[in-house]
Amino acid sequence: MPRAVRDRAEVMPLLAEVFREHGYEGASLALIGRRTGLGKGSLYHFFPGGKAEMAQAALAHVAAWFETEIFQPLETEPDADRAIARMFEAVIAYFHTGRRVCLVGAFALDSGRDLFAREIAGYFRRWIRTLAGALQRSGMDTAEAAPLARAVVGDIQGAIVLSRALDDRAVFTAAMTRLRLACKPLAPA
Amino acid sequence: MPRAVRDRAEVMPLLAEVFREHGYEGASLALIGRRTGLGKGSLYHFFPGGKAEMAQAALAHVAAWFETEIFQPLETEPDADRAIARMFEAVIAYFHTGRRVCLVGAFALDSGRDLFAREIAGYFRRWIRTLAGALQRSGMDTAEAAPLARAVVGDIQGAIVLSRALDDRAVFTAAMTRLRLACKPLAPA
DNA sequence: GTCTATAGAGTGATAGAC
DNA sequence: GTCTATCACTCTATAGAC
Repeated sequence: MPRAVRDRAEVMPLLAEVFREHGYEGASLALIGRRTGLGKGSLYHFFPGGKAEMAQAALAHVAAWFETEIFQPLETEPDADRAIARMFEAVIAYFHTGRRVCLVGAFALDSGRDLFAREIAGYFRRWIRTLAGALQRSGMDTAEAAPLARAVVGDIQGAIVLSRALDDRAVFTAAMTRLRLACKPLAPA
Repeated sequence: MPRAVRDRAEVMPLLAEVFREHGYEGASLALIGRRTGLGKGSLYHFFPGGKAEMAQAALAHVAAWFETEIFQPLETEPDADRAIARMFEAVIAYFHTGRRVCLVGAFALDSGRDLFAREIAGYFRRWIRTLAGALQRSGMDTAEAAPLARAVVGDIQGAIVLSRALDDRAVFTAAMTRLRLACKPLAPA
């Protein structure tokens, strides 16, 4: 007998977290079932494509969060400096000061890269493009904004790797402070 | 009949490569056996501790390479600027211009982190310490050298993630050029 | 009845350990 | 090669809402 009716959307954050913590190969269906509280029947009902579809959905869920919380604010917020400042706040909160891995970055290193190359590239490209746009609107040269955006997005990934490797949140916060400064070189009087 | 007698050292590069490409969970014994050309019997003869010992040995193999090719030159080369320049050359070559993943960084994100936390942290700490030392010897302030070294080592990891994610070697080379400049801010007249 | 969400026994294949 | 455990996955059987 079915206990509580749940829908796919409700399970997505839990699903994303399992893949984040264990990687694509490491996330077994048994583990996924345990963590989501769903039996195999429900899992395959929601994701007929099996594990690959679950990972795809997890990636899409993460991408959707960044789309509304990071990318669109970078594009639409009239005050570009403020938008960039908020991006850093959101990033620090989202990655739990470096303790939480970036699912997309982890998949980029993992064997998951081959399966989800398109989604992975799209996520980073969109981040770089929207950040570069905001940097330009804040007064930076076009020729300068794009490389800086690429550097910042890459360096955030590096900060996650290093702060996890050293098990030291200060490594992450120090990196964010540095990158924040790099994004407004003209600001201080 | 045993064909060619091999020793453990001979298979280490192959072993490291398998873990690099597939992660800890993704590297199955069947795959390891295929890639190393070793049967399960030989594998367990060389690594009685099983897969965990194989991964440990792969990590140690990588660490040993960096020790002689990167860390010790950073410490002993009289010309510190030259040592740093050589570090970047070696890094670019080792990571195949960003196409090859850093085994230690990948394990830091992976579930392998829990098993090999000590080795992972040691590798990065040593890299940061030796680079900071070289930066100081090249004339940089003590207070400046350590944070810069941490940033550079982290950013290299980020460059690997991003260049793999975008499947674009130029992302890696651009990052290396930027970091190289950051390491000699006083140089040009 | 149909549709959706559930549980879980059971499939063959393959995992890692020895 | 042999072992057991576990893998991803299939399938049947449920329950309730409409």
